[in-house]
Amino acid sequence: MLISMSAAQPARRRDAAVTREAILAAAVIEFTENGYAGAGVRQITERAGVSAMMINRYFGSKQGLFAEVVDRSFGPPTVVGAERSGLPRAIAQALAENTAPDTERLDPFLLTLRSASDPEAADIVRRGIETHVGARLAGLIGGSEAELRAQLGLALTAGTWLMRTVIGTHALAGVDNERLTELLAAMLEPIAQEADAGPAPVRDASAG
Amino acid sequence: MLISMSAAQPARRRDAAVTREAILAAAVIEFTENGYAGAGVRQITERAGVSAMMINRYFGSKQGLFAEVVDRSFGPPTVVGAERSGLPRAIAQALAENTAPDTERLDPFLLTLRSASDPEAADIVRRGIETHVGARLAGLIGGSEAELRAQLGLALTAGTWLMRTVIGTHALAGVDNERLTELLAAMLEPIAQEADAGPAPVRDASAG
DNA sequence: TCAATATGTCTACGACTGTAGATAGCGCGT
DNA sequence: ACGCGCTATCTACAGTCGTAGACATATTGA
Repeated sequence: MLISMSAAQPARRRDAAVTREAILAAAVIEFTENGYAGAGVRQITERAGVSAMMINRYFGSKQGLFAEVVDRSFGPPTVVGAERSGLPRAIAQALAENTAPDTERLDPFLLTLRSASDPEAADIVRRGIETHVGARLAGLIGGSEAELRAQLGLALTAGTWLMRTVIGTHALAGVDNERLTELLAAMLEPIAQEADAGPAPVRDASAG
Repeated sequence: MLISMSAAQPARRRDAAVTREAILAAAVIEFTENGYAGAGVRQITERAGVSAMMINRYFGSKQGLFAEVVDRSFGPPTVVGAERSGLPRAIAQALAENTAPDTERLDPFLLTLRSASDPEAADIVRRGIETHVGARLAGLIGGSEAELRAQLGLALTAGTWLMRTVIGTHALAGVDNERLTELLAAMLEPIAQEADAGPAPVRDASAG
């Protein structure tokens, strides 16, 4: 009790880097759960334990903050590397597990779904998808039309997230995970294979 | 010029049914293009050519209006009937055509995508999907797990709408429609077929 | 130790939201 | 033809939004 004021807030030490990080972390949560328009600056900063104006100080505006959130959210690989042949099943399994009920994860697809409709956020989201997830998955798939086929996979992924988690239809919410994995894998199979008879150049597919 | 006042507004005749219909039609457009939260009551009623309070008069509230819009939007069949065997290709083709760039149609999937994230609209959207599209497609597909497989088809459909129209990624926006149809049909094929060896009861699949 | 500066808060503004209540005026049955 | 009632508008309210500017305080270099 000599130095610290025990009650109320912990009275966090003034540190720009720490505060910036706290806001960013809070924003990932709020934007993912409520979407770009649904998450207010006061809501975000309250979670971070700072004042609302800190967003404008550190990120210029709400849009600036959102852009950094998208970059961070899409940064780490969503589906870790897998063998080229077993890729559909690996993706399907991860998808089924992550979208299971009561598994509210901070998935970038949730961020995408809940923010894409907002015109202020649409461009930012598109750039994030194309440069991060799309390119990575295209590298994993490889072959001709890799990007197109990758984005069809993303379409199924996003749609599954939408139906199962955001909307929450009964049939998809109550299905057995293994059965769902089978069906999803079957749907992903056609786009994982080279369509034309052209030779598939084996890329190393480092990260995923 | 004897009766009608030619200038300014057409000075619509006072008719409750006509006004209600005008609001409903305008709301379908606005909600589909901007989502539930993005479409304001003043915006909707301005398009309908009436005052903002008319929404509360005829629909109780913005939510009430949205519920009717969902019902109407999901009412007519999205994909007209097709032979059971050619169903994947029919769906794929319709999907590819409807999501083509510069084809801003008033599709219920757009309404869904842009409104599902809003907590006030989520329940209404879910009920609309389950009772209308889901049930209809499940009837078309038939067999065991019809509802589950139908909703996986809806997931791919919604995801394609999202990626191609709402987000607008380059790879999906610039692809040839026939090629896209092929890929989508291939992805839909697995869920159109009966998985188990169980006999598929042939339902008449009247509407679709 | 003291002051310059980085850091954070407070207040407030203008624009917007959905909606309640009171008021005006056209249409139809009589 | 007239007045009642339905139809539509106007004004206003309480709330939220993002953010600008002025102010307070902790931190750190000299």
